[in-house]
Amino acid sequence: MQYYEELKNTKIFASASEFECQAMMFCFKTRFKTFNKNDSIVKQGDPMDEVVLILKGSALVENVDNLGDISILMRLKQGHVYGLESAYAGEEIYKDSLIAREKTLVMFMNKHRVITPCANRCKRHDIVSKHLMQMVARSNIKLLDKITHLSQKTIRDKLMSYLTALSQKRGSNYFELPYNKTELANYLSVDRSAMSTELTRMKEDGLIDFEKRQFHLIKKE
Amino acid sequence: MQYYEELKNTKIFASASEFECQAMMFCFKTRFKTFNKNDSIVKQGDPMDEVVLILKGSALVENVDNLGDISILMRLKQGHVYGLESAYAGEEIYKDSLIAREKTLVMFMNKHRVITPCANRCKRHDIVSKHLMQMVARSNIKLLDKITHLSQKTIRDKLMSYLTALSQKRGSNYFELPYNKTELANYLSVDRSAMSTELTRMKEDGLIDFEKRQFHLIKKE
DNA sequence: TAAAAAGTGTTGTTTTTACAACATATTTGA
DNA sequence: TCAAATATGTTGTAAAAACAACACTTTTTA
Repeated sequence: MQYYEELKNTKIFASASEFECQAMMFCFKTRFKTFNKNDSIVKQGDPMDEVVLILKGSALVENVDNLGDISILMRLKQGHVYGLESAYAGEEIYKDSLIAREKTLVMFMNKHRVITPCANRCKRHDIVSKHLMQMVARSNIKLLDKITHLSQKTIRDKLMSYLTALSQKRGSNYFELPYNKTELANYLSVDRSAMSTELTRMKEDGLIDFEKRQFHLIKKE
Repeated sequence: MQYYEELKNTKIFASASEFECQAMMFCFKTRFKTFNKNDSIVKQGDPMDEVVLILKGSALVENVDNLGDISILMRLKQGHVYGLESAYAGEEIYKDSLIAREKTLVMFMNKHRVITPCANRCKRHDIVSKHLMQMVARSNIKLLDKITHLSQKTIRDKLMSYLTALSQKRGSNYFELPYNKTELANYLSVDRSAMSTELTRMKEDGLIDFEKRQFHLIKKE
């Protein structure tokens, strides 16, 4: 079965046999597609019939507001899902665009099939449902984290909030950013050049050190 | 059965019979408590064993960051749940405080019981699970909305983003704020007095009109 | 691999914000 | 109901951010 390896690498399908995967793929009406860098996987405003599972590569969730400003909501990696919350909440259109950040393989699943328990209530389905629930919950936590960062008053505070959280997540004071600087500025909704200036100042003040995407959060005594 | 009326008024239990409610209350190890205004229903940092369902009244989800700044994450009304995402995501402590905004009756439910399907898979349980899933999904959407507002550059843009969304939600250009001005400033993470000034300026510019909590969003032609 | 595109850091200027300190209005509770 | 607490609006000032324009570096791709 094609893509079985990739499916096994996601948490959702990790414990499923090839036979079970095949059954669920039929049930979820899946289709697969590979996107190149900067391709739109889904477009904000388009009718939403499917949810997206990233099998390989990564993508950015981007939102364009009324004023035309682009804001990066988050970054999705292998095993992450997009559109699930909207599907459960009954949204009819995609609220964001999903942009491939590199060559990216995704699986589309019919949203109705995903959120409705299947007629023959197989155990497998329950396990998948539970995983999906967990993903939505985790996404919630991520959004709360982002809100914490955005709620800080100054750019420096926003950066410290973000970097501290990232450092804790990675379990080390040395870590690599998942974004480049331009993307980070978008994520934090601050002016890129102002952020660049502030990063330099924080380095001078001995709060952090960095080189490209490699960061070191200096513990204060 | 005590509190049956209140339970019926929530979406989660709306279609359940008194007998079913009683069964689930036993299953979820529920307990009930009434809080007075400004009481902490749960405290940020405390170990989390239960999730909270608001039966009557309302509460604010407040978060205190490392720097001691308070930020209001959202407002919960009758039928809303707090702590579900954290429970599903496996968090061990409450990430926020829940403050009663008025006299408020809540039901606590054991988090393990809520997120684990019960042994005798009754239909009722499935329905409740589905509702809970929907609540988490809706909460996700709310957080995304808040992020949209917070991502705006100026206070005016933040206000317009918020007021426009609220107006659309209410389906009218005339609507009432769910927050007082101080709370709104916290929600939008801006200085209260600066926001007050900006509101006055927006009124002068003919963008909006307001009186206390009553707002009118003036359509531009 | 060379040209084009995208990303990065710096600077000065303008705009916006936070902050502090008030006066006044409104709400709440004893 | 009246005093205390809370909320609201205003002003001036200091701090911070956005913006614009630029040089330079790195990455991408034809």
